[in-house]
Amino acid sequence: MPKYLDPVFAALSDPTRRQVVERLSQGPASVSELAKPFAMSLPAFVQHLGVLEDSGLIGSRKQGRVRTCYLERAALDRLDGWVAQVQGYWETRLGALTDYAQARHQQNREERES
Amino acid sequence: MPKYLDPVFAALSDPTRRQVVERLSQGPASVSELAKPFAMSLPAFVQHLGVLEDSGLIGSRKQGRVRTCYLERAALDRLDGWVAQVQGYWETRLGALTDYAQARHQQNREERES
DNA sequence: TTGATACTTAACTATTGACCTAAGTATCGT
DNA sequence: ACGATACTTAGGTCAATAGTTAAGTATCAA
Repeated sequence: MPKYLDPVFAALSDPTRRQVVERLSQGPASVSELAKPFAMSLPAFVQHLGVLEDSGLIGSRKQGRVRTCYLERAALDRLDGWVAQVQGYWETRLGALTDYAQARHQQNREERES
Repeated sequence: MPKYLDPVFAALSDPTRRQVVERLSQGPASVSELAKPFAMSLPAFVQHLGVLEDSGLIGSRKQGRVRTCYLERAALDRLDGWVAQVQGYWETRLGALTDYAQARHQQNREERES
């Protein structure tokens, strides 16, 4: 049971933070740019960014007085991996894949024999 | 921004609850069966089940004195939908698909012309 | 160099979440 | 009918989260 998923799920349990992730999936943005849609105080908002960054879902770099945030795809991939696992994703997809591979194998043999 | 995801992510931010979901992905189980791997008190554990059920991730039915819990796949699918969206899933997968289709198309033309 | 911009830090409050123990209810097996 | 089983309800503790205001620092633009 991979424990690193704790902060990822916790981070995404908040609508503000999910909206930030959705926004960042379109490309990087500055802190104030990200904060604009929200009514809360800036410190409160920055705390949300902190939660997201601690979880590994986003990263950030500061140039001059501007901090630019970006999505960290790797974290999202790990999340997707867990969901796929409990969905029985690999069972069905790999099942389909091996079915396909076996059909190909069979087909090749028939072609050789004909 | 679908708000029903709040309780889903919140529910999965706890390792106990994720383990329960993992267990239930193998098939239904009773409360005490689910509780067995955990050190905590039964009331505490049942609270976790309550969180999962409120989130829609699991369902349960009581027959006699036994409550049986099962995974609610629909909730998991909605979760996966959100993740896929911010991953740019459709962009990349559909992109790959059209690439493939175009390659096929090209290949077919070459075969006809040879 | 001065004022505005873009955060950052600090300190505090209110709510929620995760656990506990203790006691209660409903069902099943004998 | 009676004891054991499988939860359920009630009530309380403690730490963590989400928000606030106020004040500070660092950069850019004129």
